[in-house]
Amino acid sequence: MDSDDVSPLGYDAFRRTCPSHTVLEMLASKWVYLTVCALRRGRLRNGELARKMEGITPKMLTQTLRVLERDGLVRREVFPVIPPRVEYELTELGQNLAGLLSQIRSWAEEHAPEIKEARARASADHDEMAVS
Amino acid sequence: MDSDDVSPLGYDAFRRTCPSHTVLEMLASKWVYLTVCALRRGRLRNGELARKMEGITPKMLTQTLRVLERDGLVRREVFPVIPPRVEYELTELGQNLAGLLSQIRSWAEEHAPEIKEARARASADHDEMAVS
DNA sequence: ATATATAGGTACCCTATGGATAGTGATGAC
DNA sequence: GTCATCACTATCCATAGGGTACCTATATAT
Repeated sequence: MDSDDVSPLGYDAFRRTCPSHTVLEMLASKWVYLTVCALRRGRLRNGELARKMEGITPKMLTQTLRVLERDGLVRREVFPVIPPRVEYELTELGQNLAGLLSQIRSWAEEHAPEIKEARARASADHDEMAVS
Repeated sequence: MDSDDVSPLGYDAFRRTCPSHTVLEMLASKWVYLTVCALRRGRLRNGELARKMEGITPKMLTQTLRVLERDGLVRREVFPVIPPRVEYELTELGQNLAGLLSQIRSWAEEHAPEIKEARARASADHDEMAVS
């Protein structure tokens, strides 16, 4: 009952040259997921985002935020004070996406145990092969 | 009304060592998106998948399918005939995920024009900077 | 006066991944 | 005989992800 075929407007993410394909490429990043989820509740500063996303390096954080800003999902506001203060917030488009990405995140958290087991089984099978 | 904080089971995708974080990493791939979406309507053969996903190389297709199989999202069935015949289908877990990923795909297709415009604006601004 | 901390980055490098190309084995079609 | 099908596998290369160090400017601490 939905979008297994081509969308009504002729956009088709399966086609390499379709704009929607490049959108999918942009979304296919764990830092994009997490950044959008992190900003879902409201505006945050660079440092707050960095602390929230364990393991992200300043470079990757900046890079991710620049991409999200470029694509109109995030708004960046600079306060000309010292020390510098920069805040990020989702645009309406970003809010819209955040709902979906949060669902993915919830799904990942809910099904993590199952997938962990599946991986364990897979590597057990692999070891068995090595023995036989 | 949902998962902005830690999930009830203590899983938190923002933590690098959390299993759900690695699940998110696995999902963060355009080929994973597209493969799961492609299999949504039913089982397909390797060649059918390759033809459906424009631009995927045999290596990436195999790699993606192996990951999905390892994580219990896809079932692989080999028919010992010549020429070889291999079919892939979503498991229940995979079906479950496919609903969400299809929504992302629809979102990408619906909002592609907006994002295209945002990108155009961004590069126009960039050019302006270069001139001034 | 000097050193440190904060804040939000940039510059540089290095490895891992994505992606392109070519090859494999067994068969049937032309 | 040679070409195509089918589902891969192997090899190579370019790019992207990721780590570390450094930058500006000020307030605070010593």
